[in-house]
Amino acid sequence: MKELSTKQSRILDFLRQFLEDKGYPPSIRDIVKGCKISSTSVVEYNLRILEREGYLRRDREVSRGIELSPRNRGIVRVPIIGYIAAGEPIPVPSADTWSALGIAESLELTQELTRGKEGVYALKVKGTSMVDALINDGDLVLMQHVETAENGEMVAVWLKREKEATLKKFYLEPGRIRLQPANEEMKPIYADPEDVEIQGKVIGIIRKLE
Amino acid sequence: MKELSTKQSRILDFLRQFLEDKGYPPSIRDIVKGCKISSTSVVEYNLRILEREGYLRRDREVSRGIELSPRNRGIVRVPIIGYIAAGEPIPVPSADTWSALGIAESLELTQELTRGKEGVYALKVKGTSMVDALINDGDLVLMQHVETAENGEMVAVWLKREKEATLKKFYLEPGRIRLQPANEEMKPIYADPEDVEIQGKVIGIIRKLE
DNA sequence: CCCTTCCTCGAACGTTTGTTCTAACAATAT
DNA sequence: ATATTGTTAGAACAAACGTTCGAGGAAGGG
Repeated sequence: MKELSTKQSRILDFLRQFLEDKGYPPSIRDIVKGCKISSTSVVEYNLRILEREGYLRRDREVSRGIELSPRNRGIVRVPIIGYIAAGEPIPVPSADTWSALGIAESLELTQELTRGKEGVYALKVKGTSMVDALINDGDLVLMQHVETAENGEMVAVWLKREKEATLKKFYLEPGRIRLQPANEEMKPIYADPEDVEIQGKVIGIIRKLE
Repeated sequence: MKELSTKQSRILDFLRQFLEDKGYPPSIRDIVKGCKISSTSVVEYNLRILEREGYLRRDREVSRGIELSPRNRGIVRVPIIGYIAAGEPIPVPSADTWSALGIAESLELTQELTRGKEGVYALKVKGTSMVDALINDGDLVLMQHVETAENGEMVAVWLKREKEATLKKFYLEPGRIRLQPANEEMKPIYADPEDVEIQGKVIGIIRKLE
């Protein structure tokens, strides 16, 4: 997939917005106005490219015959890139993971859950080692790829020395890091900052039952 | 909201299908063909009614300017009808609750979570009394309205004698009901069938963080 | 410099499409 | 029977719309 020109991303953004607002796609002349383009044929030209690159599908000769690819709608497809378990390293998304599309399982969510965040992925919980985070075997953990964390955020950390993966609330204290289980009744653990490797931020939990 | 004529529901179904298939709404003449209606003005006439009754919104003079109400799309709007807490009765949806639209909070989900089930609603958890079900304060419990439960299903029950609401896995045993916490390490409780009032089935948990 | 490629512009054409109007039919109430 | 209301039918119109074409600008490579 080639890089998109600024004009093309603007058109794509406009399409998304228009579709969300009005519930139907814009006409070519709507795009002309909305993106401050000077001619219908310029839009035609760029739509042709966007279609070739797979961002949308068009029905010829049909007014407003534009269908956005699913990932461009209000619905987001989140890849389930692997499992998270106590004794195993936490999978981290890489360029590879994203390009290897289709193969992995995925999850369809509304923006309501992801809140439009970039770099969102999901991990499936294996085992009951996360019960202190009120997370069960089989739960889906919605993650955002981050390098650092703010105090109070729930993060996935890899404890190097203990060789252990865990989900805890993160608090940076003088000289140490406090990792607090979500279950307030349980005691926090303290770790050397050197020992803590932040693998991502937890932005949601989804548990499907029955 | 009045009853819809068969023609009107057919148009609504066609709209849904068309929108799902093509990603954009049908023209009036598409509806004529798709619903085997003889004239555009008949469609116009019925669309006007559907709009008046709140099933869709139309933009005049705009081709394909039809927007289906959210509940008619692939995205489901689930009402959050109340709170669930240890000592309080569990809210149960009634005809009232459904018709009192707009007032209550709601949640937008994909069919992925609701799996097309009917009578789905959500409750917000108040307090930490459900930690034994691995459910935290603030979590959203996705419920389906049912009268009876199958063994192994997670249900919301009201224990009459104890005056307590709880979420447990349901097992009917000879002469008693076993209510098993989701956290396998915890002991089940046993209850008299007379004492147990099933208020709904739990089909999912959603926890939004940060 | 010329040539190619990518992109822009404006206009024109032929359909598609929403709208409107009149007439008529059916069901129901007066 | 007459009036009223709800619904259908077909035609015609004007506007909206996708498409196409020729010309030309901008950028880069030879």
